[in-house]
Amino acid sequence: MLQIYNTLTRQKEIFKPIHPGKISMYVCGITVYDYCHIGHARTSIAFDVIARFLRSQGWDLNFVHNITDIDDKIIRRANELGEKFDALTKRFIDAMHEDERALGILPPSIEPRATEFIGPIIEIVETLIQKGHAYAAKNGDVYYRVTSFDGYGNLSNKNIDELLAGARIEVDEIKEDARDFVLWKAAKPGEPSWPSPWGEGRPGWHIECSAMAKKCCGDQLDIHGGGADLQFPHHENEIAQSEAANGHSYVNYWMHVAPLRVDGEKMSKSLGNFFTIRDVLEKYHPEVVRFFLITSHYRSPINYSEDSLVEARAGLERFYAALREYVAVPAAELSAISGSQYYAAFVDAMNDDFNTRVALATMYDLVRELNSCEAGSEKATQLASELKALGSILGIFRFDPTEFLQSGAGDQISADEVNALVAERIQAKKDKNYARADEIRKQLTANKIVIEDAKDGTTQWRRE
RNA sequence: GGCGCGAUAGCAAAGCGGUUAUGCUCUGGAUUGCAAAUCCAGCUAGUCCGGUUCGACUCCGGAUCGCGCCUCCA
Repeated sequence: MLQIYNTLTRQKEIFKPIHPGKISMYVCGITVYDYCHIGHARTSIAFDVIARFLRSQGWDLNFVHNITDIDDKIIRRANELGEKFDALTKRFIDAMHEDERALGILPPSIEPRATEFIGPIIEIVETLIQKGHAYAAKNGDVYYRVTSFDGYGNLSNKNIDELLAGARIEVDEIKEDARDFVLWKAAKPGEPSWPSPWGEGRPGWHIECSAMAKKCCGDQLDIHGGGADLQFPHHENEIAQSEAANGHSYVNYWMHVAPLRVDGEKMSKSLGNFFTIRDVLEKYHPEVVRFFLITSHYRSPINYSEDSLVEARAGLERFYAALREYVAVPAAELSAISGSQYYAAFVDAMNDDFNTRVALATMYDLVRELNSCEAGSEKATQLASELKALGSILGIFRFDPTEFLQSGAGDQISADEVNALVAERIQAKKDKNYARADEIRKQLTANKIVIEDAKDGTTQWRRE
C-alpha cells in the first residue's frame, strides 16, 4: 500500500488516486538561464526514481515535468550575453537534456514549455479577473489579489496577515496590496512579448505552472512536486491561481524534495556555492553521482562533499563487483520475483514514501546472499537477475560492471598497459616467480589499480 | 520576529515502545603463494534535562545546537 508524505497535511497519507490505477504527477522543472547544478539533479533524480517505481508497480502514470523558458532572469541573462532569449533557452534546454541522459534520468511523459502555453495562461488570467481574484493595473500588469483567496498560506503554513510588511516585499504603488503577485507583466521596449487583452507582455512566474498542469493533467492532480524552496511562494501561488480559477481543489498530494547542501548550507544560485552537473561529472562517474543522490531519503537534506562521493562509489562497487560474474544474465521480470523476500522488502520500502535508503539496504542483503552462493549456480543466477531488476527500478546498474569498475577520473595508466602488466604477472605466477608478480602488483597499486586473482587463475582489476 | 524540520556509533544513513538496519572504515578469523574481493565474527549509538510506561533511540514537555522558508532559487 503506497504512502506519501503530503506537505499540505504534514503527514504520511495512504495514497488514493483520483482515477483508479492512474496517477497524474506534475513536477516543477527549471528556469533555463544557466547550466543545471546538482541540486537540480537531486530533485530530478528523486522524481525519476518515483516515476520508475510507480510504473513498475503497474500505475498508469502521466508524469509532467515542465520547463520555464520565459522569465525575468532569462531576459536579463540574454541581454548580458547579447543573445536572443529563445536562443539562450534552447542552448540550456539542450544542455539540460544532455545532463539528464548522463545521469540516467528518463524523459517525462510530457515536457511542456511555458512559451507554448501563452493562450491557456491568458485564459486563466481572464477567468481570475472575471471572478474578482485579479486586476489589471494601470501600467499593463495584471496582479493576483491575494486577500481574495481564503486558503492562502495553507501549504506553507503562513498567516496572510504576517506576510504584510515583510522585509523583502517591495513597496509598490502599482499594486493594491503589497502581497499581490504578478500574473501578467507588461513588456518594456525590446523585451520578448505576446499580445494579450492587457497589451503586449509575458506571463509572471507562477501562472505558467497552473496553465501547463491544467492542460497536461486536467483541473485536479494526484501529485505535485518540486524542490522544497518552491513551497513558498511558487506552489502557494499556484494553488491560489488554480483553485480560484477552477473553483475546486487543485492537488491531492504535495511532495517536496529537501535541498542539497554544501558544507552544511543549501546550495543555490543565489549563494553562489553551486556545482553544475557537468562540473561534477568531470570528476565522478555519472552513476556514482546518481547513487549518491539516492542514498538518503528525498525529504532529508543531503550534504555534497568529496568524501560522500568517494563513499558512494565504494558502496556502488560492492554491487558491481557482485554483478561482474553475471553480465549475460538479464534483469528478472518483476512478475517472476513476486515471491522473493528481497523484492517484497524493497517494495515495502518504496511504498513507504519512497524510502530509497531502506530499499538499498534490502539490495545489500540480497548481495550478501548472492556472494555466499556458489558462483554461477542456479540460485546465484536467479539472485543476480533479481538484483538487476531492483537496480533498474532505481535507475542504477546501467553500465557494464567491468567498465564501471575500471573507470576512473585520474587515469594515470591506460587499460592496455594494465592488461599487459596483468598478463605478465599471470605468467610470473605460473612460473612461481612471486617476487616479479608482487613487483608488478606494487607498480599497479602505485597507479591506483587493484588486482583481484580468481580461483581459476584469471585476474581481474579495477581502479581504486 | 513568524512558520517548519532535524540531532543516531569513526563517517554516512534508516526503521522501530521490547527482538541484527544497511553501507563505508576498523579489529579478528576463514580463504589466498602473499594480497585483493568474498564469507563469518566483532567493535564503537541515539545532544542534554525532565515526564509517560513494566520497559523509551522511538511517545510527550523543555533546553541547547544546526538547518530550511518568510516574494530570485530545485
